[in-house]
Amino acid sequence: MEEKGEKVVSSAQLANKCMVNAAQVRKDLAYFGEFGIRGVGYFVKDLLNDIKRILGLNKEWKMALIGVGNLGSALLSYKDFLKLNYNIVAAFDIDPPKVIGRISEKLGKPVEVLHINRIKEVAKERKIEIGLIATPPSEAQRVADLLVEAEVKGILNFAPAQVTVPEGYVVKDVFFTTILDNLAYLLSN
Amino acid sequence: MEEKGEKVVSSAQLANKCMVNAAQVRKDLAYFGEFGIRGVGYFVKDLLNDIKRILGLNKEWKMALIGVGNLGSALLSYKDFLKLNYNIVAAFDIDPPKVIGRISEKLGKPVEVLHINRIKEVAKERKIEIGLIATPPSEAQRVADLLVEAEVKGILNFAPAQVTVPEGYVVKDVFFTTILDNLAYLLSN
DNA sequence: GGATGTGAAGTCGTTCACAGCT
DNA sequence: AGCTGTGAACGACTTCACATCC
Repeated sequence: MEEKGEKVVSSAQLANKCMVNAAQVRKDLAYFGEFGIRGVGYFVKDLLNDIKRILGLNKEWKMALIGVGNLGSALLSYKDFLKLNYNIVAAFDIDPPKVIGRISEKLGKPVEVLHINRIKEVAKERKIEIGLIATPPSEAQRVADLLVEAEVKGILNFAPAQVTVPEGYVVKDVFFTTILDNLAYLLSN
Repeated sequence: MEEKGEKVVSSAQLANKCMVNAAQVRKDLAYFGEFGIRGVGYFVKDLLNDIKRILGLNKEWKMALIGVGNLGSALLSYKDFLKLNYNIVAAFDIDPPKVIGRISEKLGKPVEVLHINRIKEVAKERKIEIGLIATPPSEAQRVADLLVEAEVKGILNFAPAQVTVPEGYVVKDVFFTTILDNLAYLLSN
């Protein structure tokens, strides 16, 4: 909406776009503060900034990728990260020489692929706060342990495996096969 | 648990593994029928079969991949699909010759990459029921329209774009940047 | 004895409806 | 005049607690 030059938006419009109830939009926003103007609506630009601040997107998040296979390569070349203030500043694999050729040919911005035993050292050095696990499932917990040891507080886990971390750390799973199962269920009815 | 040779499992054990309440497990399962034995629990093997049947996983789901870039290649080589009764039986791109070399070198089972204008024809021929959209976001809706035209009822959308389909069709999004935002929010507090 | 299946109770989230502002 | 912010009503989901059955 900002790109389209729209200045103001109402909760009803937002609700429409998000396929939810208008009161829901207002309640959710009001939870974090008063962002709207009664009788008018929300200023698009201000709201965008406020939401970004609420979500913690008003800073650059430095991320480490662990596992540079097919999925890892896809993540490395995912340009949209940059628009969203996320940045992969280090990549690790158990066999860096093997993968480095494979990705360097594809990428504009080359990210060196380091051996996983350097995670702790490099994570501290580059102030990495989020780790992306893109290894085979069998290695996911081991990698998570390394990230915890390196005090990387947030983990986005793409490996189809349960990963547990201590209090104070957060794991979010991206299990697209679960979503596929959901789709299959819906199609079966 | 089946692989470990465990014969019986209680709702309490399942709840523990899933980090939910035991009554929740029982209610959810009971919604679909009576699968347990009072005083005993659930037979692992039977429960697994029942759940698979409920989810619609007791058949092979034939899928089409549209967009063979980095992410598409990753999906093509995602071997775990096979274990889960999902199978990519066709891949499409706007420029097949360009991508075919890139993926054939990596894959055991080669899947030919066809031009997108053949979706309808091939989808019918191969009885494809699920489409995987792995194109740039700008093309997502266009591809969805093609899939609808080909009567592919289910869509798993990996492109960060809103996709709408008519009644009777289902779209499920895999927006991992949304999950990343969630992670960033949790880390900001 | 012990775990399931399930009404009843409790909790949480959503929606309504309108007072309060601009 | 119109839209937000919000208490109150509503509805849905979760948990409790126990009757039921193996």
